[in-house]
Amino acid sequence: MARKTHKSSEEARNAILDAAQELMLETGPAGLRINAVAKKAGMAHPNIIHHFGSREGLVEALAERVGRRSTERITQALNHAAECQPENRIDAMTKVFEEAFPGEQGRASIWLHMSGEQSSLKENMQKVLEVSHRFRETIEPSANRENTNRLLMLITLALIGEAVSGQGIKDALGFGDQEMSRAHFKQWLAEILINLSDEQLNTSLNHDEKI
Amino acid sequence: MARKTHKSSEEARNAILDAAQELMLETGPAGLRINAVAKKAGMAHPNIIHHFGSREGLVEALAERVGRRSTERITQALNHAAECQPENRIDAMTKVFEEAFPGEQGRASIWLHMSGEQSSLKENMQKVLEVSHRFRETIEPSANRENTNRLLMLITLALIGEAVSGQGIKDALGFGDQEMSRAHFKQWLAEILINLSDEQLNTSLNHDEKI
DNA sequence: AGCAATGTTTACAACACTGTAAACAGACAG
DNA sequence: CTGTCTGTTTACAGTGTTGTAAACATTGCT
Repeated sequence: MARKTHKSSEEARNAILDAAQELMLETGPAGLRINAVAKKAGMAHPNIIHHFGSREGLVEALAERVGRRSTERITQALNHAAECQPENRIDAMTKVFEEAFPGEQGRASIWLHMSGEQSSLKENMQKVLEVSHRFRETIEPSANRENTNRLLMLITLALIGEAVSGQGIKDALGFGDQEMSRAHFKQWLAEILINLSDEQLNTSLNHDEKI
Repeated sequence: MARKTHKSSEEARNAILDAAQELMLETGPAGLRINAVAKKAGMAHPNIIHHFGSREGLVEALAERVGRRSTERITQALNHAAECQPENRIDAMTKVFEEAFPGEQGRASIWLHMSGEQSSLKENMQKVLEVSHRFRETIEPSANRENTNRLLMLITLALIGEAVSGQGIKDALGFGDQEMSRAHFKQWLAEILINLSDEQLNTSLNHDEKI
């Protein structure tokens, strides 16, 4: 009964963001209701406005947190992959994909994107690009940076797509729940990409554009 | 002056769906306001409810139309690709990608997905899967069906990602507007995928799962 | 022309949502 | 203990949005 009733500002903000993130998985940013967030966080809704200024402020703060956390996890996993023995690369790469969008959390970041909350996206992507290229260089020292860029784009887009509607597409394509789970798909993708040589990635575009 | 003021039921429905689709590119299904749709379509908002029963009914009808139209265009392009000469395959495949999500329209279907409007998704995907495999067989008669399934999943996810935030990721990765446009990305993807042999797609998973 | 069917509008009701204002209540310093 | 700072709540205002009801308007049929 002697519970602490007044949290610190940071504790309160985090509790609110946790509730908001969970709710956003169902509704998307546009459907996020300050009222529902307050209810889930166990407080009155004006308290949220007190902490974030407005509903808009809440969504922006959530976008920032999701982006920052994802970037941290991805870079960490990529750095680890770069130090792996060749025979462990596929597993390490699979781990990277799992860290990129752990479970349902991916949907949150995607939805934030689609709503135009891009805040520090560029900054985060550049960090990931840097460690990605470092990883590729450990596999193939002569790796083309332009190809790294394109590969990262492809992977990112696929992971976004997977986060957006992985289950829906999976069902639609007739995959069972066991076979070809989210994890399986990521492993399959890792295996193919690791085995793709830089040579194969050099398409006609690499030459055309240089003109 | 002697303009027809009362459209047929079908004309009215189409006009409303056109307006709704355009607005949804900006707001997403959750943000779609029946009022705004009515204004864009040049009518009073209760007329929309008259034709679709409710706001929900409008969104469902839009999902159905978008899905059906996309499937039609994709299967047509794939069938055309299957009859192509080998040297034209990359162009044909690029065309398929363009048909999959023409311009901004892709965003609409994605958003509909994320909102749970899956209506006839499975049915549509199975059609696409069928013609996709037929296309792969023209390239490599021994093509593995399981790989077709996975490839279609990868491509679909990437295209979804591209539709969701192609521009955002592109900007974040530092691609200019000329270089690596949406079209370029699709061509690059087509080129790589066409050159991927079925052999390369057989990963360890193909054997593990059979046990 | 007159009638029926239905597309269309105006006015309104009901509700949900965001944000404000003021009071309340712990936490911490002096 | 007392006062101040700030987290928190209650009550409320204002607006926007969905949906209803009834009247109106146009088209096509006989």
